[in-house]
Amino acid sequence: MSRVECRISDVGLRHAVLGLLDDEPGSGYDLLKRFQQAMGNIWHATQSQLYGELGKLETAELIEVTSEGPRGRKEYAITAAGREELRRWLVDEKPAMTPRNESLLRVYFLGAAGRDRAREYLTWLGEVAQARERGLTELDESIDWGEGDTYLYGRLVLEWGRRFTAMQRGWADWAVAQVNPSV
Amino acid sequence: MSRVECRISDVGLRHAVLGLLDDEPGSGYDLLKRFQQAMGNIWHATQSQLYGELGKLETAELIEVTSEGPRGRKEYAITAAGREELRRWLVDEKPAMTPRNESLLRVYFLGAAGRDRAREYLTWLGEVAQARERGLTELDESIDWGEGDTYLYGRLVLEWGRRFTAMQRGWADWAVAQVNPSV
DNA sequence: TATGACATGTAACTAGTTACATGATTCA
DNA sequence: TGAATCATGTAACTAGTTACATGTCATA
Repeated sequence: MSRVECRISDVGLRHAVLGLLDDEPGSGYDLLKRFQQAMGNIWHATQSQLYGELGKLETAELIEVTSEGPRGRKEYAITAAGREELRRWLVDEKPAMTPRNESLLRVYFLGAAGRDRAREYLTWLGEVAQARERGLTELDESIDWGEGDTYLYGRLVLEWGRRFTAMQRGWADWAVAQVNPSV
Repeated sequence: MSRVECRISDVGLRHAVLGLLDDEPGSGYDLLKRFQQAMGNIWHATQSQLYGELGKLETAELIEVTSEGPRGRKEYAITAAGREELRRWLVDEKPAMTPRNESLLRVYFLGAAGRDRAREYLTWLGEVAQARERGLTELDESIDWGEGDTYLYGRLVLEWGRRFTAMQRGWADWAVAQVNPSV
């Protein structure tokens, strides 16, 4: 009855920011780089979206400015309320999993482009997958994972990426052969 | 110089609608069902978004109303210009492939939820994948693919779904074991 | 006659993108 | 001193979601 609930929308970016800041405080600029690197295969954010979200999260007191540096740099850290919200999202909220796969959408309609273009596209998809696979393997080898479980979940995600790209490459090879059946 | 170019934004839904109508004319209601069925694992659209898009595509003369039925039903078909736009999208435009994977985003931050919840979540991901895998296999068996290449690209997409869900299931099993290492 | 499937639409919102705009600091 | 990097922000837009609103037709 008297409980006032601050409703936070179930959006990826918001919780991605909370998660990254939970891991380690940082500025908008820092986070942008972390999005490009660590989250590159998982979630995308533009600079403009990030700064907007940081503002909203600060207003909602889920994060706070912990220090200000040169060039107007503001370092944010997650608050107790933010940590609670992150936990709530992970525990209580059912993942949305809205499918939105442009690569496959194109495959579905490839008939309208002709066989040559279809093969070309599928070949390209395989190449992209292979390149990403190589990138992930290099990333894996470049990281000192240490002993314990410090990077446990990061490793799970990396392994997922590896399996995904391997799958995609294998499928693309097979698909190209399907479109070009020894005719 | 004098060339007037009708700029159509590079959005999934628009081209998904064109592709579906290229395949076979239909009403908004028809398309909504086709989105849920054929496109279920590839692209999501709400009813409201669909009708809006149909209106815009009609204004742009990429589709047209070919007949009106009972209950205000309007059947749309793709026009020559629409077919050309579909081809252009497939041939000229580079896929965006903006990553946005909520499942994996959660895995990345699972440390904030505790091991029990982590195992629970990963197990659930595996189960969802397995169920989808079964669904796709059933779908495959229920379809009369005929002889030739009529359903070539549809089969490629279905096979992708099968490989993807199999990968996800295998990964989830492995991941659960990683979080619960015989301690 | 009432239920369920068919069928279309609008309003208000949230999320995400693109382009612009500004300025500080470091270092070659 | 000029280029690269660091650093933040706004305005105008497009895309997508949720909730509402309306009405028809078949059939049990």
